[in-house]
Amino acid sequence: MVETSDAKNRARRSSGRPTLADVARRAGVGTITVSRALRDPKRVSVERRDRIFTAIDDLGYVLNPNASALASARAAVIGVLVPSLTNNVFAEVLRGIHDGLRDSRLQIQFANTHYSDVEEERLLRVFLSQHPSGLIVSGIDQTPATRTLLEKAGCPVVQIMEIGPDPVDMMVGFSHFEGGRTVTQHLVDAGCRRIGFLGARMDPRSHRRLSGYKAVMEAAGCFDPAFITTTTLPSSVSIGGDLFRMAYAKTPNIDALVCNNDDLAMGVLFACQRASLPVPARISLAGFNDLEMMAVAFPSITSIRTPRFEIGRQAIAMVQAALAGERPANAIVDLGFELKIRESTTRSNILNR
Amino acid sequence: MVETSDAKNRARRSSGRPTLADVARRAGVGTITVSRALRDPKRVSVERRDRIFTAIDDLGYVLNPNASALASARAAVIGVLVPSLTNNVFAEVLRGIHDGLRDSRLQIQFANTHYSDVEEERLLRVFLSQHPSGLIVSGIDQTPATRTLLEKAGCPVVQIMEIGPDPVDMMVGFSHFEGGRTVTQHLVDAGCRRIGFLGARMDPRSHRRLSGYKAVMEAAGCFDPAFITTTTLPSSVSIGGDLFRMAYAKTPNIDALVCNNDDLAMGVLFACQRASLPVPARISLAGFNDLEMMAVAFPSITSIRTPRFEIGRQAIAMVQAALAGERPANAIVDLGFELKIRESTTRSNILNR
DNA sequence: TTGTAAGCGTTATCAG
DNA sequence: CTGATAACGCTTACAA
Repeated sequence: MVETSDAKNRARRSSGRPTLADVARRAGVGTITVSRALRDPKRVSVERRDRIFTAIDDLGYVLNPNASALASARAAVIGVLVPSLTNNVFAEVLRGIHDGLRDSRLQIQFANTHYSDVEEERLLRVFLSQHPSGLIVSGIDQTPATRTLLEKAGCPVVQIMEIGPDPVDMMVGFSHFEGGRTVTQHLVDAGCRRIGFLGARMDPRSHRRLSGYKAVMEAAGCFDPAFITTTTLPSSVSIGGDLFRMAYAKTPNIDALVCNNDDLAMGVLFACQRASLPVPARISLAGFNDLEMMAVAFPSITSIRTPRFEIGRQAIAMVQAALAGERPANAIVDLGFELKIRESTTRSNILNR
Repeated sequence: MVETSDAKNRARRSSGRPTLADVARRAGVGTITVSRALRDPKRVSVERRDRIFTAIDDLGYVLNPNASALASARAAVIGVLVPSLTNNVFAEVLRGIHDGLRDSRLQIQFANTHYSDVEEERLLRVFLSQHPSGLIVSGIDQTPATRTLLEKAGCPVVQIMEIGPDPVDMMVGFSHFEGGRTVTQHLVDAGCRRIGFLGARMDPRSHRRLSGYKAVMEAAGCFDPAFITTTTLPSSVSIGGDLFRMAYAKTPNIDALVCNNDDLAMGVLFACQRASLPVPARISLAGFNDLEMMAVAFPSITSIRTPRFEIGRQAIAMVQAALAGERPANAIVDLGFELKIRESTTRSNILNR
């Protein structure tokens, strides 16, 4: 290799990759002009812009995001905090976020809080140290310390999954209380009275669904705490079966079951099949989230379709809008949900036996 | 606000957060000593170390990762490229990666290639521009261009999910060909002869499982291309049902079905139930991956348990070891798989009717 | 619209 | 073991 012409006595630490200065030199302009051409081409004359982009291509120049982040005190990164990765629901939210980020120079960096407030706060601090361009966090039950960190983050913040009265900045989700209400009311309307509730994990959102269930049951005059069976264990299909067996042992006369989510419902269905308890003839069954599987199960399972993918899309769109200086008309976006009525809660079908 | 004592005529751009220099001043040492105390405490005398950490606590100092990345030409980030997020399998790999990263200052940054080579290359370039500390990519079928980028990445690289003869750097996974062979052989051993294969997505790993299936069928003298039904559509439970109906229409005399993955198998089970075709009495059924659900389905479904979580753990462990200068004894780690035999392939059980 | 100079906060270098 | 100094590659502030 020929020695660099401006090599000094001091060793240089260059990585060897072309820099903005190299591009500027080749294009015969100042470095700042190149920087501007990259960030906001409109601010540079067409003539120079062409020369610059030619030089960039010739050199194979790629912007160094670390240097950029240091100089501007702003990393091109959106931090995302989710409580779980195994949970299909969050996988879809992430998919929505990524999808909304196509052809954006923003990167997403996410972390798993494992449903722990302490972890959430710790991870948030890690994120904040990088000066992210935006933050997406799950739920509305942050600790006061976490909330303060979010308020002082100095970047757009979106709380996702549910909505509440007091956003840190922006919010997108739906009402889990109403979701719980809606599915339970459907069962009541279908003539069920001894409706059990099965719940796992029991995070704040699960509790709000349970509240919705209680509200309906009380209004219908058929509430009984014995109908409720929950565990703090993580949700899974097999836990669904376990919860069913506990509930059935406790209250064998139940005529319907509302499950905190679809995994549990699936487990209940299998357990019922194994115990020769026909669904819905003997027991009606409903889930929550409407995983793809629910529509094709046998019998197909009634569920509340929640807009996971859309929540992700919308959240990232809100961040980008805020970054572009546009304040949303509404800082709280309720994406709602949809009750999907299927065979598992329809007694008048051919499945009865 | 009181003006900073050393404020010059030029505006300063400080973010206001304490810096290494602030810590150094307070501890009465040089900045580089603080930097060293943070990165490798053993290189600093105990006395100063204490003074430094006290100062850090007093000031609430947090290292600026952007400045660090610029100065060292190394970001504390591991880039992870996966082909899908909806796929449960990759969600578990990510969980394994995160789990292996607890109490490490490394962050993970991941991206979704959507099973596209072009996207993979593009995303890899984005990652590389940040000088990541490590890279984890899925599969072994990178394009030549992508492979070259990986070879010149200048950081540890781990290819995950499967193993092959020619790693870029390191590899951890298992043989999908052997997986396909094993499950098919099990069916042959169980007396099945007209064994169908159902596949969705058909990425390279799916093809290798199919090859394993073919090998066994040919060896058993019962191979027939009509037994194979595949689609390039993404895998899902409902696609499983569709594929089953196609296969059953084409070859109604099949006595068993090997599914490319568990989603499909689940869909087949539901479709069989709906069509009153008892599993396994009329049709034996096997999946691939052994999702949690398979063990509690009714009937429970035979599957190949693949070490997803462990792959993630091992991959990140290999990156960390390499970063610590330890070269692994073996650059290729075969984590194997396990055949889980269940009711869906056991004809002599009480489910027969 | 463009450029100059100064910084962003950390780490590599090399001398002590 | 410690520290002064010069990078790292980009962007902000300000002036032209």
